[in-house]
Amino acid sequence: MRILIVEDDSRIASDLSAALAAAGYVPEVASDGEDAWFRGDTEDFGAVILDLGMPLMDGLSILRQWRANSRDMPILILTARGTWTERVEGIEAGADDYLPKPFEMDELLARLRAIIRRRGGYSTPRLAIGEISLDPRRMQVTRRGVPVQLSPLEYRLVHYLMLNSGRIISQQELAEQLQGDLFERESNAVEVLVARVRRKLGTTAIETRRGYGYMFGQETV
Amino acid sequence: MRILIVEDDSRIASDLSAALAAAGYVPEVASDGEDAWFRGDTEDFGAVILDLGMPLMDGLSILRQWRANSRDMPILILTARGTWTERVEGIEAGADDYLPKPFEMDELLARLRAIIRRRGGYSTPRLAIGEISLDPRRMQVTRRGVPVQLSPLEYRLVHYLMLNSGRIISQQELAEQLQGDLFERESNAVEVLVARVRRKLGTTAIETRRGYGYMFGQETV
DNA sequence: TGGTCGTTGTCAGCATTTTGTAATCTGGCG
DNA sequence: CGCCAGATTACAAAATGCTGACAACGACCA
Repeated sequence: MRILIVEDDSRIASDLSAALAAAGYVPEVASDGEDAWFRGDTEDFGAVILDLGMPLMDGLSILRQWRANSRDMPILILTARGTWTERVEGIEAGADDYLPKPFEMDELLARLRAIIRRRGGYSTPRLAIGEISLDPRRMQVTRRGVPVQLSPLEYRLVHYLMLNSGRIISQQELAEQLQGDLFERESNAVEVLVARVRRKLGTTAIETRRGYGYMFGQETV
Repeated sequence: MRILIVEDDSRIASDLSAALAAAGYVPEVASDGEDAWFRGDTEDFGAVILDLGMPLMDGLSILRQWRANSRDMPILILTARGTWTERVEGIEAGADDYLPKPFEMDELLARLRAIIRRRGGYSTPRLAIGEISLDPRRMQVTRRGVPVQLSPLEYRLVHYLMLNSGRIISQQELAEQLQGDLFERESNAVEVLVARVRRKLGTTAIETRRGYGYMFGQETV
């Protein structure tokens, strides 16, 4: 899962980045407010860690603008000035949790997990498209009612495609969502992954749009 | 199951903590209102024991804010000033039950069990899934009617998995729930624990979802 | 005090599954 | 034809989970 780290102190940023990577996330750093705002507004992240004390553009303003644009990813704010009022202000601006600096990395990870879980974990509904359905609670995919055994990565692929069914998803986008920008265009990992899923869900489940990407469901016929 | 104790009197807090631990819960203490509010707001607890007479932030306010944020864990309030009006106020603010100080530890435990059970929605205190059943009152697990001897930690594992049967529980989540503090992926303590329980309850009782976690019961059909 | 027992975490080795890479195929199209 | 995006296959590397052995620790009891 991609996490956007908005932090101007490069040492803290790299520490955070390392810890998140070790915890299995895919961290990306934005070191100034403008960059942060743009990326949070246009890209998809599983969560954002936002330092309030930033040059160029205040963290709180960024937060408010995101929320105004109905960007609803979970957000954990950091600040050196651990005052009660600022904390409340942050929460009111739409943050999900707050952590005063300095902080323990373990605590940060725990809180991050908590807000992600709270956001996504429980209320997610069942997805059903065509003969495939997906139960996020059990992380179980079934085809015509028959359970299909998927590996973690395969599951994430199907989940993402189903969440975005009817839209064309480029290989680039898939790769980013699944792994971060770990592998470039010279690898065919995505193609292999898609092939594996097709073998399990049937070749028609995922449609190829040559030169553009993949699409789930919506058989054009 | 994690229980948040919000209590500024350290002696009471530690007594409570000990009693809850002995009863098989995982107690955590917050000694001031601010801390309490945040943890209750951001972390998951099975229940909260909330003292109304707190410095910095009034217990009732904390309670109202939690409820306003749709935090719906069961809450048992304590107060030294056992007045009728305050009790009503507490219930109206969203508490589940009320206990005047001083109190008997046994009564507290009974009421705590009651509100947890009421919240969990199962009318029978007994949990039964497949050939395994669990009696929380006696902390006794049986398999096909035969009592099984479990260590405290093993019991807590089974309890938590049964309360959440049909949902996938990650190793992370298990570790947090069972220990209160988190230990990293460099330890395989959870795996060892699961193996030990399986030896006692049968290998099929706990299903492994590779890469995701564990799930109780709910054979893949 | 010392011994025994049960509990729980750690470690190392093993088996299995998952995933990336490379090599080779396929089918449409200019 | 020859090219190209994508499909398929096979293989190797990495991740993940299981197991048995062992050690640390505390409770309990002579």
